[in-house]
Amino acid sequence: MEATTHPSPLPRSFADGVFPAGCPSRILLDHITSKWGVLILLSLSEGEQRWSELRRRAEGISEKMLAQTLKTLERDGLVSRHAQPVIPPRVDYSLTGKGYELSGLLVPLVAWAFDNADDIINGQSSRGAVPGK
Amino acid sequence: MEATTHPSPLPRSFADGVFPAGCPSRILLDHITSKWGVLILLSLSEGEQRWSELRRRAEGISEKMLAQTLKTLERDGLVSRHAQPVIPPRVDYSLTGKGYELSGLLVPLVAWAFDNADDIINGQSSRGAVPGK
DNA sequence: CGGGTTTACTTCCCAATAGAGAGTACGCAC
DNA sequence: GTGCGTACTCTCTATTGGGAAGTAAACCCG
Repeated sequence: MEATTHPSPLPRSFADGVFPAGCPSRILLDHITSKWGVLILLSLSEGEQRWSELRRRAEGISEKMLAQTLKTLERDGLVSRHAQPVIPPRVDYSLTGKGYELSGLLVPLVAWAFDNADDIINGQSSRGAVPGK
Repeated sequence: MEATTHPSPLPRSFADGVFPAGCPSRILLDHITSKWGVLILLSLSEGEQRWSELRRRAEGISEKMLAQTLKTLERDGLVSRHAQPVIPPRVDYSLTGKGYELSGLLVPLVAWAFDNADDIINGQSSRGAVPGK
C-alpha cells in the first residue's frame, strides 16, 4: 500500500520478522515503553527531581513500582541517582545523557497522544467493545 | 548533545503533575506503548498484513494478546480490519491515517532502542541488580 | 466420501506480575 | 519520649498474560 509513502524508512532489521523475542532491543523497549517508565522519563526530562516529587507527578504509581522502575532505568543508564546521607533521607533523580536523548524522542510521542486522546478515547461507544478495558 | 537545555519544550500541560491518572491521555498512552501495541503498530507501518503474518512478526505474542491488542487498536481508530468472508478466513489489518501519524513517531524511538540496546542491556553485570528482571 | 488441513479467532486455567498498605531506619523538633 | 518526615522494602491479594485446546467450514488427498 505505497499510496502515501511511509513516514520514515525503517532499518531493514525490523522490516522482516521484527526482532527476535528476548533480544536486547525487546528488553530495552519494554523498559522504556512500560506504563511507568514513560511517565518517569517524561517527568525527569524537566530536570532533577526527588523521590517524593516523582511519586506525586507520576500520579497513581505505587511505591513499589516507582522503586522498581527507577531501579531498572538506573541500571539501564538512563537515569542517575544521587543520594544524600541525611536524615530524613533525600535522593535526587535525573536523566543521564542517554536519558535525555531518549526523552527527546519520547516527548513528541506523548504530545501526540495528549493531543489525540480526547478524540480517540471519548466517543468510542458504538465501535465494538473490548470486554475488560 | 544539547548539554543543558531540554531536548524540546513540553506543553505546559504535562510540565507539572504530568496528567491525572485515568484520563484519556493515560489510557491512549497505555494502549500505544503496551509491549505488543508498539510491535504491531511498527509491523503494520510496513503495510497491510494478515493475522498470521502479524503473529509471526511480533515474535512471541500469544494469540490471545494479538486478538486483544488488535481489538484495542482498532477501537482506537489506529488500525483498520478488513475481513474477507472466505474459508479458511482471511483478515487483513492496516494502519489508518492516525495510525500512520503515530507510527512516524514510534519508528525513531524504536530505532533508538535498537541502536542502543546492546550497549545498554549487555554489560550490565556490576551495576546493581533488580531481583526479578 | 471420510479425514486431515488451513485460518482467525475464543475460552479456560494457571503462573507471573502489579498494586495496596503496613513496616523500617534514623535524626530532629517539641 | 512521642511523633514526624523520607525513601524505601515486604507481604498479601487482585489483575493480567501465556499455553493449549476448541470451533467453523471449505478445500485437497486418497
